[in-house]
Amino acid sequence: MKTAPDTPADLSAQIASELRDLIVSGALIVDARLPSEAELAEQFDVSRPTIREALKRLAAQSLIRTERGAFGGAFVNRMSYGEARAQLVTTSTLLLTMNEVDFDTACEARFALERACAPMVAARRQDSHLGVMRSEIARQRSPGLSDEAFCASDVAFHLALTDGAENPILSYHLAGAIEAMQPLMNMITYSARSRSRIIDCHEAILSAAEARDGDGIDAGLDRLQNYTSDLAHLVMTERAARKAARAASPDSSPLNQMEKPK
Amino acid sequence: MKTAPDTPADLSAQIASELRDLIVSGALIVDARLPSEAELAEQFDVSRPTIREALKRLAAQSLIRTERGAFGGAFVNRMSYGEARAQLVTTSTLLLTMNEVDFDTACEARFALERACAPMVAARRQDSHLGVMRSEIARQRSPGLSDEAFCASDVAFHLALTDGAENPILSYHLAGAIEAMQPLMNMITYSARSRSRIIDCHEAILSAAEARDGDGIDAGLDRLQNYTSDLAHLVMTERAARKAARAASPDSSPLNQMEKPK
DNA sequence: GACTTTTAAATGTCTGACAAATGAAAACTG
DNA sequence: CAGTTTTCATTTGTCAGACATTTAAAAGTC
Repeated sequence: MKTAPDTPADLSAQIASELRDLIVSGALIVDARLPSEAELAEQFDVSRPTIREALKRLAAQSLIRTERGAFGGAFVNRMSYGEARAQLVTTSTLLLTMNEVDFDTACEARFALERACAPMVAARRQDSHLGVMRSEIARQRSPGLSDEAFCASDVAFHLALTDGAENPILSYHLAGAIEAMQPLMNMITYSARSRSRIIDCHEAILSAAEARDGDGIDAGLDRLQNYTSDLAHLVMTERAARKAARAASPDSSPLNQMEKPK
Repeated sequence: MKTAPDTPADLSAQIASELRDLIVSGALIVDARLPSEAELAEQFDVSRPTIREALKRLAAQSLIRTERGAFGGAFVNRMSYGEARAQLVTTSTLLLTMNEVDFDTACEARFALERACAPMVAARRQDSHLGVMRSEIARQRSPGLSDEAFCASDVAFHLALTDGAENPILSYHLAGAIEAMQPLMNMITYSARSRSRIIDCHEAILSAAEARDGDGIDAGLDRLQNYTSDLAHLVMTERAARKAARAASPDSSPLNQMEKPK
């Protein structure tokens, strides 16, 4: 199933791809030094700028790092959790915002993944996790909180919950699912009443986590998913109504809709 | 906690970061055309090669695409599922292989996420999904199958299962979790007996999916996780024993040299 | 009007050069 | 000789300019 590109890719893309394969396959191990740009240019029979573009592509994916100076060069980079997470969040966010993914689909996926943490959270959560969740709930109660700040705190709460599973790989994947939803969540206006209901869910989840009650966490997340979904529907019908009301105005706003593609 | 870089980043990295923010924030919408390289060079007051390196960084993350010719240029790229998936798999794979993540942690995360699909698969799976799963099980029964091919078929089986949830966002996340495990799974040697047991699990999962039995899928995945974990432990202890037995032999592995193309 | 040619704009690539950083070796000093 | 300073080679970062290639619109031709 090899790619037979109709239009042969750029040289820098081809070279980046070859080097990427060497790294992913393990032929080049962590901290291994790649040949200098001049040597690579000679080996691949291209000019140095072309090699540099290839290396920048790899650097953008955190596959290599470069050091200047005498014994510097390009080195295979150890993929850190932080870098991996940043990549994942960027990619997931754009996947959601650019593809008219309907809110329910994204929401369902996110909460399904989050519920997967429940049993482990119940078994392993530490006081530190509960502490973060508690303080985020307190923040969410602040009267003057903007919708964006409320959402950010919501994300922090859920990340703390998933961290409670004490599985960094799971936390990594969940960060992608949860943080990527933030732009979509930010489109919702949270009234005092809706905030209160969300906080109720958070408290139920926190209590269940304290009691090491996996099913309770699950139930709390389920309630939260349903309510979030309802809220989003409300916002969308409201928005659609407003739009229909002034259908004459040439509203060419490029805002991404959250509508179902099917 | 804003960027206070101890070592100021490269110009191309800074510029790439600025443009990336514009895209992620939505200031540049899908298919929007960026200024030409010459214009960008003038705007940022840098040379064209520097701008090009910045653009290549963005291209490597599938944030932009470039088209040649008059009225060509760099355009904001719609993040497709395929591109997002490829990015995710690369990142996740390297995260696992470069960080000495222990097998149980990765395995636990992967199966936890996969179990999250079970209820949705039970509710929505189509005959096409069952068909793929069935044919992959058949392939896994082939006598001459290499360990790598067996693993690949295993991955295909599980991807078909998760696709059964009929939620593309969920499939995207699961692809990252499942495919990233393949290098780790490839380190295991699958005896005829162990293959048989794995296939048993697959059949149990398939039957449960046919019967729309979510708990059955869950149970099958749980069994599979336990058995996979046991297998991995066996391989590890075996390998450790072999290594200890011939601790004196100076196995000088031939270093991976970069081969010259062309 | 349909087809062909021209042309302008843009990316892809190359050459050559210089600046800046960096660590190692050489030179120097006490 | 020990310790410090200087020099220096290597490598990445950046720039300027040029040419090749691609592409679609514009102009020209029948």
